[in-house]
Amino acid sequence: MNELPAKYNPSEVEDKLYAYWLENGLFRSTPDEREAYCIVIPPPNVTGVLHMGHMLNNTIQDVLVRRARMIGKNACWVPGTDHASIATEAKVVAKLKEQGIDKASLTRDEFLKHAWEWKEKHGGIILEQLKKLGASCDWSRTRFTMDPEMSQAVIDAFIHLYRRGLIYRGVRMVNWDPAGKTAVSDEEVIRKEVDSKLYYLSYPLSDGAGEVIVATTRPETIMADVAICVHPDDERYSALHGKYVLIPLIDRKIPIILDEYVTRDFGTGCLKITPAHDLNDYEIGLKHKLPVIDILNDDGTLNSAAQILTGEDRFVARKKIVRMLEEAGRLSKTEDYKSSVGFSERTDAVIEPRLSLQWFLKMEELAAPALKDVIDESIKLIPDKFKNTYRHWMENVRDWCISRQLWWGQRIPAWYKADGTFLEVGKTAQEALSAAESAGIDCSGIRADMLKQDEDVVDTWFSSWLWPISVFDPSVFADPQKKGNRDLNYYYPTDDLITAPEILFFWVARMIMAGHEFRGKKPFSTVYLTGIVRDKLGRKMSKSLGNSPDPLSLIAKYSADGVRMGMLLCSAAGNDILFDESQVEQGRNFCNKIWNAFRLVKSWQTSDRPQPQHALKAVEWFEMLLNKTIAEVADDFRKYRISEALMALYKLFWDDFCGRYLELIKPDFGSPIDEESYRSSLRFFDKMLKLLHPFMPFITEEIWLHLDQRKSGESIMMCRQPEATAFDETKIEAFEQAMNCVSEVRNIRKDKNIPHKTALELYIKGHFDDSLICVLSRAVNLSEVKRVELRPEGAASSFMLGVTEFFVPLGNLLNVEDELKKLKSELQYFQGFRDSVNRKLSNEKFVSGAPAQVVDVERKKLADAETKIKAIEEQIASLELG
RNA sequence: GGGCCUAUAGCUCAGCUGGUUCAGAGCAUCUGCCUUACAAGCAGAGGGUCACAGGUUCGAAUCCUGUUGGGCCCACCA
Repeated sequence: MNELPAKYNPSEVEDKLYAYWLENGLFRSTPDEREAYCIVIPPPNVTGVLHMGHMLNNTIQDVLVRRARMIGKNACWVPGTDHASIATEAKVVAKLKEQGIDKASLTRDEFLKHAWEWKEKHGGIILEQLKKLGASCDWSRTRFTMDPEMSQAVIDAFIHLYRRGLIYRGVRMVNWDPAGKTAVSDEEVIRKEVDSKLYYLSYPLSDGAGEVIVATTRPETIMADVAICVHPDDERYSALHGKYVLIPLIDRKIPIILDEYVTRDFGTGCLKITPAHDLNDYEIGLKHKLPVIDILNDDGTLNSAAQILTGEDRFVARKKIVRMLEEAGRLSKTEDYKSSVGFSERTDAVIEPRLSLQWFLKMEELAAPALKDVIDESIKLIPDKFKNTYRHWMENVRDWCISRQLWWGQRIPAWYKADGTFLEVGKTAQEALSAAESAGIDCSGIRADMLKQDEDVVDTWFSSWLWPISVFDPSVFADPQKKGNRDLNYYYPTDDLITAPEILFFWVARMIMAGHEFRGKKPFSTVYLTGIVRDKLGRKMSKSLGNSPDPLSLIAKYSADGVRMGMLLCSAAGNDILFDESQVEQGRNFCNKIWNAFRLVKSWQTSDRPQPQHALKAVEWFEMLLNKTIAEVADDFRKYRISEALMALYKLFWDDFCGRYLELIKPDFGSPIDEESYRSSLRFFDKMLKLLHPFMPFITEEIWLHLDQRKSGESIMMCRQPEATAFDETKIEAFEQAMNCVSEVRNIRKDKNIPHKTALELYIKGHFDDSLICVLSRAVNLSEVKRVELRPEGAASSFMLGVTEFFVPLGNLLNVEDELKKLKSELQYFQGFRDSVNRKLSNEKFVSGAPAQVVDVERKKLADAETKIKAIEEQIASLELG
């Protein structure tokens, strides 16, 4: 055995051991005859840095993978990163801006060159950080969603789905950022409540017979109006049906239409319809076959279609047009109004709803098997409360807009003719052309080099939904019938997926769809949803709030094991965790406890003296308790109750092993220990280290390596988890009773200020395992332990455990009054208890209605209470006499 | 606005198909102790009308209804 440092030095040990694991290829997995266990990592953003959410998420994954590895499975954790098109592109744009370069001044290729440079520089930092946490990923399998083969997979999938008729192009309202001149996703729109005004505008009827008052927050869009809409049942306006009005200032004639969409009691009950600049108006426009008039340029200024104020910014135009309307007598009134307005997360510009042509994926057919999997629990959600949410979303699923007006990502493989009209989809221009020709489209005079590829890229999720398949074999997407490679066939479907509930739909649901579409199989069988890491005030930890501790500093301060444990202890599945440094401190303290316990055991010299009885008993007891805990932990894992498994082990090690077992078998200072106890202690240590290893990989490995002679390359992570053997519950209980007795005697000592050196006598009346008397004596220094049939004469303090009575003769040390007070209050409690049980038992409905078993239990309770009361009364009587 | 979830000790959570002394655990707090593995420790203690109001039942933290608070998802009224 090696030299053991007096103090555990986590940072040194952790780096050393991680390197050791890597050197020996212990995280690597290749298909073999064993059962596979596989997790694919939710790929973090390639240029991101580790935050607390990652810490939690990846700790859980590592626990599951390490455990699986130790129960004999071929465990494989596939790491990788996501190109995160929007987030990364934004970062690159911002960085270029710092250098004085405007994205608009670059060509696509120039921009992508900068982006790749950025990726090379910052990419993978996050994976290095995961190593600090101890993540046992098979790094040789690291994937990036924009690796050439991975990108090809995306293109293949696109083409396949297009040919299946599931991808189409359509017009849709997108969130337009006029400052960034790009569409942004819903997630990048920040809704804020702002003070605005509601303008009441008067539209004259075209026949001169009056006017219609319309309330709007956006008077600058009147030039894009194509109708005025009222509710068909609104009697105030029934006279207007079929009439026309003139748009103020430009006098264009538009119809008054009827639609039940209108809320009668909002504003005046008249709604102006502006299809180009409002989603709902667009839909009403479609329904009533109205034209679309777009009056805005992509930078938010008015275009020539507006006829007036051309070139003015939309907000300047709003002010001006209000004045113009007022001067024209068309502004009837103005009200203050609070409305919720979308702002661009990146530029803070007010988002403009804008119509544009986008690519969509039809979801209905794909969603069906994905819904079924979760409903019939072929895929289990943990916790299952998310099932409802999932079902609701899947039953109301909308087509997925998969195009993004960005450059960083996989470019949409659609090809257009020189005049901009769409021709075909294909990997290359040539392929698209051939496809078009074979589809019978007239391509005369068109050459491949004349075709232009779509400018947009696909949504990032369109690559990550393929992840559980593409990480193994990216070549199967062109043909879902194709048998995958060996890895895919072995590892897929994977087992557990650990992720955050907020991406249940964006990612998880879509992976299930892709699994069925491209492999005809679900991608995983369990989805473990972690909570959101919040600060003490319940706020989500985020960089912008600055309330997130730096994970690496935490690791430096508390050790990776400490941080892992701190996060795990307070994280039931699906519950948010309110992070507090004290939790991590608890983790560190536990490491320290383990280390010190090991130092104690290691310090022992053995001799051939026989094993003392009390030590034998302690070993027997702990063996059983250990087995019981092993079974509990296994059960907790089956139920994915990871924090409870850890807590069970924490208590076993700290309270039972250190607090009781070691204290009992510990030889007197300077004395050697018997061989038998020593070996048992090492055996227990070994088992507990293995049980703890998935949670705290470093310290357990370090100690395990010191525990015995180890060969180079050996590791605890390759050992089997200990298995539970049968144990006798009643024996564990008997020991528990003895331990409780020890506590009681210690209390008496403390109360009466009796030093440990002064030996006491103990009399036991009733049920007690006599073989444990040696344990009592050892723990509390008893000169004599006697079994008695009757309460002993004389001054004695007493206590009861169950119905067993214990007496400690104290002579004149006994304070009779205190003792009586204690006994009387106990008496009162048990009398009250007896009465309540009695009431229950004399209730005929209970006796006849409740199951016999329950009634029997009550009878037993009553009998026990009677016994206790009798005993206490006797003791009181005896003290009062004395 | 629609839907879903949730409310147990100061904090984070267990508490299974109602029934063992059911009101629990860990942390935090308080009181003693520097007892030769560990003060990052040891020995003890206190702390809850199980959100509120009804109901079902012999019996409710547990089941039902309503109210209130918290959270999430979806849609967002010009």
